Amino acid sequence: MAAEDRRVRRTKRLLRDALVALVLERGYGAVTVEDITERADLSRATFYGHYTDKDDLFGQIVADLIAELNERLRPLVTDSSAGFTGKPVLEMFRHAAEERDVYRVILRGEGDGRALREFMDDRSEVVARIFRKRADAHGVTPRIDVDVLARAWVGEQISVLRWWIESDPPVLPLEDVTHMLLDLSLRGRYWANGFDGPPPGA
Amino acid sequence: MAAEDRRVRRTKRLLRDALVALVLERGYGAVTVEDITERADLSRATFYGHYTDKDDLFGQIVADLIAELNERLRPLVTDSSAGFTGKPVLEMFRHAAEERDVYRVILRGEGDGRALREFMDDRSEVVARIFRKRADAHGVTPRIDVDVLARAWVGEQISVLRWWIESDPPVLPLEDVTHMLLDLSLRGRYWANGFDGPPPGA
DNA sequence: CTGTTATTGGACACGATGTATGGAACTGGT
DNA sequence: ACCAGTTCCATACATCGTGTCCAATAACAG
Repeated sequence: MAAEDRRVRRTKRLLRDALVALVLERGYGAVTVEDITERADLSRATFYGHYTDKDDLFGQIVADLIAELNERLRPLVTDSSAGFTGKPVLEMFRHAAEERDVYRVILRGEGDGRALREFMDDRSEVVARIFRKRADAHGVTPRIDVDVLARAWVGEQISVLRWWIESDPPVLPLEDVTHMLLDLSLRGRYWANGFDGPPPGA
Repeated sequence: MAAEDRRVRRTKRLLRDALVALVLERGYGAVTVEDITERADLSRATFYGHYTDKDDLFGQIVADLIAELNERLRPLVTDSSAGFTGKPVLEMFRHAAEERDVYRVILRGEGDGRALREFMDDRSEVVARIFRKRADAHGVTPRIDVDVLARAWVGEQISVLRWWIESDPPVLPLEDVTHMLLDLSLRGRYWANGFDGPPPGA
């Protein structure tokens, strides 16, 4: 037997697309299972043949996206004991641009925020691990708690990403936003805005 | 006539507390109006006498909280054309510690994230306004787009705040987290972790 | 004490959920 | 081209939560 019946693939894709589109239009809470199957041109019974409920479908969409992102990011961070390149940020923004609709749904916190929490917690964990590893490699203890560091960095990224991905038409090119983000994160606002002054040590 | 009947105040307070408690236990989507009135020991009909639905009640809770926060922050930022003190951050964390449960509900993104979006958008707007004002006062144009700056800064705050407010028992004292946050935001990671190196200009 | 307002329990129609059919349509492999 | 296996479909059903309405009762402010 093949990995999966063609009908099944088709059905799942249709349901996925329908949910995402409808959530963008009306918001997660206002979308019913019947709405989804109607939009996908499928029977309601078919839905329950694949998923237990709306949350189940959404959960799988999110899990798939997170897995796909991590897959694309893996090769960029394995050799990351060296300096900070910012390639992962760029790649995440690229991924978001490609999967714009799903990202918008997730970053809006639809579905009682479970998806967004999962997404951010996942990223925070990965980033914290990298920070710890790098600190070890350099034999230093970060002046600021690594968890705070990671949470703050991920918070910056996601917050700006949401703002950027929601803007239509795009206010800034991909490369510019990520560059600003990176610059800001590394050098801080002292150097970024022109009125908080230079850092004490400079 | 008095501002509000004592019964009304009591009812609203009970409904408010019941909703918050239940959302923390089961998640927003799993809470019904009947759950709320049962927990509050009130009739379901009474609920509909005050609110149109669950979202309405939650919306008012959130609006009240945002208004209260802005009220507490106002005196700290009016004279903010001068340097960056960080007092507002400290005050927000204090407020969050006092209203821990409501903050947890909001920051988790319950209610399809509407509350969290409102909260962050409100803060981002306020912060962006301050940044612009300060840039004008100093006659400089920030090197980084003010909107990006504001979104990033608020993202940092909220992300760390959620992590901090969810930790039980508290991992760090109030003053320490806010100090780290401020330090990190102003001077950037170059100075904060010990391995990304010093900024180019220093 | 009195007129006003809030709360109550019950009833109602409606829409969405999740489950269960048997038959029709499609699939992958021979 | 055919067949066995599966997926999809239309339909029906019991259940639950919603939002509205009502008349009776209780609590309020002045």
